[in-house]
Amino acid sequence: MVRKSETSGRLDDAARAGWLYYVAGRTQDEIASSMGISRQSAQRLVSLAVAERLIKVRLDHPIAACLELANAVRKKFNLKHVEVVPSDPGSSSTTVGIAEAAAAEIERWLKRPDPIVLAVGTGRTLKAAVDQLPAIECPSHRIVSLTGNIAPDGSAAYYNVIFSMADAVKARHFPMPLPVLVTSADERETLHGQQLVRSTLEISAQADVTFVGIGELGIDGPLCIDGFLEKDEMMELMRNGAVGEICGWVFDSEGKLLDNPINERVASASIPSRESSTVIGIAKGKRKFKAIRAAVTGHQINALITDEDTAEYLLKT
Amino acid sequence: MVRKSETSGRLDDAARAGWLYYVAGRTQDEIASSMGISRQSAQRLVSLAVAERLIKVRLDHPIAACLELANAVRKKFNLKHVEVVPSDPGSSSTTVGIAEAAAAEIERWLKRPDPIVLAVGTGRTLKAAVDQLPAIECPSHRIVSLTGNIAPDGSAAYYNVIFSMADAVKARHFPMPLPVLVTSADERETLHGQQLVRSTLEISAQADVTFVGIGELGIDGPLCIDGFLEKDEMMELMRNGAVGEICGWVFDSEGKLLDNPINERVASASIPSRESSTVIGIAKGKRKFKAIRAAVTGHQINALITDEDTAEYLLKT
DNA sequence: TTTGCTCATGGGCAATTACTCGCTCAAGGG
DNA sequence: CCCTTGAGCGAGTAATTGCCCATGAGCAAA
Repeated sequence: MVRKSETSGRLDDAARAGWLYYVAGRTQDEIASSMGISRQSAQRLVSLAVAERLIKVRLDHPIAACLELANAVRKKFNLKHVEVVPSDPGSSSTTVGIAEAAAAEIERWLKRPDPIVLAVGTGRTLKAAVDQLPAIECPSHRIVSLTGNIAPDGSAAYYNVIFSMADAVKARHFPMPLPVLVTSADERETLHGQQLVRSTLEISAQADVTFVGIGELGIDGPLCIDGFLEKDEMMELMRNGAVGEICGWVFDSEGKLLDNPINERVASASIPSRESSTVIGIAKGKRKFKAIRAAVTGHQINALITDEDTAEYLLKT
Repeated sequence: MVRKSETSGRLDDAARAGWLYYVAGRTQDEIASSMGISRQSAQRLVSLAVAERLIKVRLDHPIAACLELANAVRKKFNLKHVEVVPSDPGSSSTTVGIAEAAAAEIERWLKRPDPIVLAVGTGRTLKAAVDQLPAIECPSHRIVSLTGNIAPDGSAAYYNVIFSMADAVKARHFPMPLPVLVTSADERETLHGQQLVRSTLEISAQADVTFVGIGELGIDGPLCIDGFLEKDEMMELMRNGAVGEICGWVFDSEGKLLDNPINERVASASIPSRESSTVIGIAKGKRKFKAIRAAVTGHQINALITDEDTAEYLLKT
């Protein structure tokens, strides 16, 4: 029998090395000799385990400062739930930290015994969070995407996170077989009338909990970067007072959805009720400050996962 | 900012440092400068966070459970090495899984550059393991059989694995040109006095590593099935408290070798030292539970390759 | 068969981290 | 008031780790 370097076996080895390193606390030299490989190979396995996200690190301590900030933000904006993670001063990443926290929150919901409907939006931050999810089986839950999965050029939209989610979570998934933006309100009506789309929309309206990213506007914001809007459309939107978007729904600094041609072309489902369900926004970072403030002010979301800097901004202004 | 040395504040700092280090992936230098402390202090905070178990590491791979079990078994019975493979619930085979794992372990030993003596026992599980071996050349190693290769009817004993091993591994092999059981202690003395046998016995005593199967007793255990013992001899043994055997050496539930006529007739070499060498037992399965527990309890072996179910049994009882 | 590509490997080295040591300081008991 | 104690600190040093590179095996296309 040949037992060559099959990929699966390699992942097993990576898991073993990662376990010995992080859980058992052995040095790479010890791991190497106990697995009969060189130290360098052991090091590679350990970093492979990290790269493949087999290793999950979480911090089990309520940092006082973060808790206070979270509480203050929750009260000020009358939110159901706020989570604040430490800021990383040296990093401009919009995902580090809150992705892990969001993954933990998603996991908490998915571990509930009673069946729930979990809705997801789109965006880089949310995708980073979903990528942190461990494998979970929860066949009684349903997971539904609020946004379409077809990019402007017709390809599958990369930041549609429901497929990443399906990789990790064993549950029924309902993607939205639509473009993100359509060409007119009429076309949206037509598409939303299709049976398949209708049923997905109905499920999304029943969501018990929703996770969404919050996008800033601007010519280097996600809507432009990903090619959903042209530069001049974006400028026009901003002239009209738009400061942010959730699932493509554009809102002004008060958090009110704008009554304009772009929002009429958004094919996403409506954001589920903030009265009867939990809608959790996941966002941090200076560029998103205004968008986040608008979203919580206008109750486009009723829960927030963010970082210290953002929380402080929300309290100061 | 006030940063007194209140214990709680210190833990908060530890949490923050640990978060920056493990979650955000900053170096201790960066953490130090961003928290306004020296690098050494940052290091102390990080290790404090670990010591206080603020940092939880989780490995998201099925192998994690096996490694946890292995570690627990290793500690409980003070063994040198334990390997646990996933149980296959649908199979009653006593070889699936552990044969591959054992083969990998044998391979690791054979790939060592310095010359070793590798001893093998007998049994179906061990044979299955050896059949998994790839072709290896290791002319500087020596491989020695602990058990005789002549079956009660005079034929070559089928489960004497050294010949299977010789098919795959290019090394010097030393079979034991003896029956497995002889008719009396005197005959054993005579046979063991022969030059050829003597030298093989001497080599076996120098074994660096030994692989043995663990046999359960009973009228459908290997000793009876293969015709080494009659049914009534077996019943007598079991009345005397015997629960298992390794290379024919019968032991009780404490793992103590029995002082009885059967053990006096065993022509196998003694099991090599568990003080100065590694003796790895390979066994799993419900029928062998008691035999395996006895073997590890009485240190007839100091290493074990088994499966999850068996490991759980060993921990529970 | 040759050629070119990919990938795992181990050596070497620089960066990073862990540990030891001697010192300071504050608290508290005699 | 002094001494002990214990925590914390910084310096220095040893250990560990991350990364680059040359090498060679495996493999597919030419």
